[in-house]
Amino acid sequence: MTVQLAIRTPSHALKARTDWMAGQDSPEPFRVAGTVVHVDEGREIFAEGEDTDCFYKVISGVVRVCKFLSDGRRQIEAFHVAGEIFGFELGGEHILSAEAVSDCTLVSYRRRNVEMMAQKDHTVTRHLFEVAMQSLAQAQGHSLLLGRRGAMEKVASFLLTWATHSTDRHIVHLAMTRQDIADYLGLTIETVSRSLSQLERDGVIALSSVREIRLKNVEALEDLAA
Amino acid sequence: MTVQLAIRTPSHALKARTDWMAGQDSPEPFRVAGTVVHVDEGREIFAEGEDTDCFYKVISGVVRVCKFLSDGRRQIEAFHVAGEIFGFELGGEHILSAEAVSDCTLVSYRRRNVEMMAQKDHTVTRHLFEVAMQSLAQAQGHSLLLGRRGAMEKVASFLLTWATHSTDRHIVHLAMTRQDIADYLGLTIETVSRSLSQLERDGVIALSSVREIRLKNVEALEDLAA
DNA sequence: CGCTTAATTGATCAGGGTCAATCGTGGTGG
DNA sequence: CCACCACGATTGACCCTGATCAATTAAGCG
Repeated sequence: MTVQLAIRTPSHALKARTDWMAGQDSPEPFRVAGTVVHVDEGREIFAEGEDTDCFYKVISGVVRVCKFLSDGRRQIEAFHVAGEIFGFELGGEHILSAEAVSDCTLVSYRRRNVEMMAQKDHTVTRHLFEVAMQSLAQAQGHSLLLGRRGAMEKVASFLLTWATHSTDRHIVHLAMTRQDIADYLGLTIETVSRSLSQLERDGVIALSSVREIRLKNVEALEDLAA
Repeated sequence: MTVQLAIRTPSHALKARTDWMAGQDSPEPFRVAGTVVHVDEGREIFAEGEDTDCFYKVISGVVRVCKFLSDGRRQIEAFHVAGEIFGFELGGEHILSAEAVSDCTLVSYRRRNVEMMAQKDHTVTRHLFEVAMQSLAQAQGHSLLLGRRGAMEKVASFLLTWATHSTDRHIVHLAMTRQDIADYLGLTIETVSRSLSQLERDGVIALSSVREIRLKNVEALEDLAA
């Protein structure tokens, strides 16, 4: 067994990374400990302060992981799609909470079981490491996005990121509301809306429906995302 | 051996976490592979795009890890102090660059060597995992900070975070320039300066010297940090 | 002591936040 | 089937925070 420090997958293509869990030299290590659960749209999966008994893998649907600030503001740390793992935290209790953006199917893993498995099978430890590194890359990418000044830059980046999750990379289906996007980008709902309208006026995108966006000029978007 | 998923150390107290590398059940696993290097203030440690041959541990001094955007803006992802590990990335080449904020003493580890050690000694894999989790917590904290709206909130949080690195938690010695702070918080140098001046006018802090700040009213700062 | 670079302060401007009204859309029940 | 309702999204008007531009001050350092 070799520790694979070199993982060349770009951070925005997490979905495609599911393979490492099913690959030849690394069979799905958590499956035996996992329980399939369904969560309805809008429902909470875990809350800030709860014990970190479990972590989860998304089978289908979209999950948001977020923090509620004292004054009511909400900050979304990440959206998670099929294949991604979330709720995997350092301390004994969750620092963040998680909710279903759409109806979701998840696998829930008992941390205790996985810890025990890690004792017997060190490839599990390695997988925990890889999951942590994936999350790290994602979190760093998010910081970079938030640090970016312009609202346009943020929105353009967001669309490009989500285009990679689509089958057709010119059609972006957004599972989340404008409010979710705003809270993810550190903007207001109005600014997100205005930015999208502006992009449509400029002929860069087309808002087929509220949740369905056609990317008409990906290059222009990439320029805007800087 | 047990995989320690439960690490209760708060993310802002990374410095104090050096112990896990020297503790009884986890002797310093990288030391044998490490080389001590000195880096002068302002010097580059590695650049974006370089091969990720090495990663580093800070012995003394402060390091900034950052990204340069196409238009010249700079975004600082993190500052690293004694005991912390950085330059530990997913891909084959660095996404971020690193520079010495002050004169630094570092230990450089060849990734190849550590990979080989991980084959023989699985506690190394575990340590890689723990380092990744620490970095993750730090990156998430940073996202939260950047997402927060007010300039004051950001500056207050920043000061409180750095107070934990001081021996006397009422005296904060800043190794970095205002520009560094600005690039870390996603603000301009002027806004950082004005925020500090405002805090001083309000009697919350005292600017003993440019780089030395006395926290006169920690509680007020905590309120501002929200 | 003057030179250079960082930091502070001031004046002005603009991007995005806030408040408020309107529009769409999907769901429900008559 | 359609009218109504509720909620999300869009759009507009205005304001405020923080960016920008510019000048001054302070702090190393040869």
